[in-house]
Amino acid sequence: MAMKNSSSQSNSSNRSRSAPTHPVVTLEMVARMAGVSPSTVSRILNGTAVVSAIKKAAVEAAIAQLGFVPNPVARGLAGGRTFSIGVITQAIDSPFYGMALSGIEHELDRVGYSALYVSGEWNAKEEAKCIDVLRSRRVDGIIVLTGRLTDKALKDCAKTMPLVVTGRTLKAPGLYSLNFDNFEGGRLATQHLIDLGHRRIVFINGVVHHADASERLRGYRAALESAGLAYDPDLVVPGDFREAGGLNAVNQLLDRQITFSAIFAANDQMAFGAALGLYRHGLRVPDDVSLVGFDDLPVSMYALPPLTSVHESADELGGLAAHSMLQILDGETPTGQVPAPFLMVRESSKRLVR
Amino acid sequence: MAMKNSSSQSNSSNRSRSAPTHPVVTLEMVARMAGVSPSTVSRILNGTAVVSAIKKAAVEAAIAQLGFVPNPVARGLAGGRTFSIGVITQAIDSPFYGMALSGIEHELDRVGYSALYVSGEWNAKEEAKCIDVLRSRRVDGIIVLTGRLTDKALKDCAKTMPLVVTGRTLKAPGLYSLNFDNFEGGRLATQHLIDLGHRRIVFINGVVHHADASERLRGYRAALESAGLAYDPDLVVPGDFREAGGLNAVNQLLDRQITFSAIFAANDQMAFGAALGLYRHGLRVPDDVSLVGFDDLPVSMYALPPLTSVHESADELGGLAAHSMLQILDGETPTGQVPAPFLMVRESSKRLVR
DNA sequence: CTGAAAGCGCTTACAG
DNA sequence: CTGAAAGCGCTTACAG
Repeated sequence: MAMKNSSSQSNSSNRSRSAPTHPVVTLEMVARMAGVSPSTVSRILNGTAVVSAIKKAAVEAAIAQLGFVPNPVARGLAGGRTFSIGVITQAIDSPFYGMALSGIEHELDRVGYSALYVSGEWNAKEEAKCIDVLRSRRVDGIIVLTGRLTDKALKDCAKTMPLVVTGRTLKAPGLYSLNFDNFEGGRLATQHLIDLGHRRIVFINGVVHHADASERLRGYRAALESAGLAYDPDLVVPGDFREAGGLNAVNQLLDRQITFSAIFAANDQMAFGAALGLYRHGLRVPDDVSLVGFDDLPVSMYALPPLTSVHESADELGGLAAHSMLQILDGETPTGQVPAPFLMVRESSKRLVR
Repeated sequence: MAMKNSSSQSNSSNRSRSAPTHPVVTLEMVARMAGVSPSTVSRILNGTAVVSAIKKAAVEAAIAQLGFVPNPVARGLAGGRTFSIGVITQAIDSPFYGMALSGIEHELDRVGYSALYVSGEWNAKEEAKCIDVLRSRRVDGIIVLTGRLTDKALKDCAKTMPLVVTGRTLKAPGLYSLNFDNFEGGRLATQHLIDLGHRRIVFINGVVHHADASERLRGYRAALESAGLAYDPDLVVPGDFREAGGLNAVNQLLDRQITFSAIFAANDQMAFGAALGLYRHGLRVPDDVSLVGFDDLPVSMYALPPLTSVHESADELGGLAAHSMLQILDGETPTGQVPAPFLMVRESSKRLVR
């Protein structure tokens, strides 16, 4: 009778790769089998109109029997919707963004959407290119994970397609922003160190002009201020959100003979680098120097010693971003909020003894 | 004169999200401007036929002036090529696979291809679903990063679309495999520990039936054997390629009072977990226990102490996989080979003193 | 509630 | 070397 797909290996000499000879079921075949018009099948598929129960049942039976899967490419051309969402990340291999992507993927997967990830490589110019690429791919919307595009660029983009952006607070038509409270996180981390008796607290900065980084720095300064501690520019060193940046920062500090008893790194990766720098100089965490990170990566609880860090749930953030996008696409107004930051205290921070 | 795209913010009341009102340039407009037929523009775009220099110049001028970008969705429908490659990864947020994805992205980006990443979640069933999703998305080919699909399933899939698979050696039409020498890597790591005088060497396994893991185990056994050391099943403990697995493994070992002086973990993430387990029990790396990992993740040089590990360049592997796919799509036969493994000796392994 | 028809933006035999 | 025409597989006004 009916041949099964994969076992119907004909011995025809199809060497050509340009014409995939896979048995493909089209909507038209479904229509014919169900005895209705293609329009009706399409409407049932999209829930676009009320269809009589009899026809609906017939169509659904045909779909099941034929194993029909609508072709998203054709849907994209005809209907203008590709059921795909573009995601602009800074680097696909970053542990933090990797988790966010994972959260997005899971959320999108449930409703048959696909994600298109492109990496902005930490600079606005690349990010702008990403938008062009995604636009040309006709994605239905774009999720921008932080990044350094200007608010204006984002707003302009939102005029032509739905946007969800994380890492900043922005109001504009067609745009929903999801902001993690980086300021509060920075404040919490610093306050924790102050509470432990530290006075000379280093801040290792993130990528310059990256909103996340500057907000964390603001939090650091606010905590110092409210404790009546003077802000010392010598204690704030540049970083890059990567391990190497943390290592460099510590080397620099030690070279310049700056004294300090604690370090707050703007992310965990830099904290790891800083830890190595201290280790190389024979300084122990937390006995000689307390160390606090930001992000609370899954791996941070396996650091030696386990790292105290501001918890930020990247996969939850990603899921929320994806969910918000889906809501916008459904004509709803997203209302989701990012959970508040909290400090995960582990063993890398300790009361200052002198 | 000509208005610039982004500044032409008309004040029309376009609230509807279903009809993106972005000024879109079509091939037909290019054709009209250049005074040729759409067919000719298409041919120039695809290098599909020889076209007179004059027309070519005219078309190229029109493309530049209009800022035309071909619509991949339409190309996909009409030509059967979507200029996108599916990538099946185990988990998009895994550090190792993240690097591979990054390598793929960079390679594909250079030629205007996009990648569609889907996560197999470490099981064959999910991976099979991934193939379905990618097929329905009409990708031009699929890159399978390791995974647990059977050779047969892979070969069947290759009958309908080009496949590049890593993590195994397989020959079939339409399929190219890129295998990292996991056996040799496992052998190198174990031999290193043997050379340092270790006799009781633990092996922390990866995901069961995962080819990478079993090959590394084979290497471990081969090294023992060639050194005349007996294989002790007590020393081989299950793992999962994640930090938690390494931690569990060490806890288990210590609970069962198994004696050992060295650990070879089937990947770096498990080595981190193992390190924490040892730390919790007051055992020091490398003074009490030597530790060797596998993958040599970028972060491993920042572990405390920096981790000795078998170097495997995931981004290079990804780039190679993408390049091979592109070659297949161009009708060429890929010949790229994965670089041989080597051991990156750092500070977590040390001569056994007794 | 449902069809026939046009069209989305390209590519590709088919004819010159 | 180049055009006119058909078609890829859907969706969506437009008419009943």
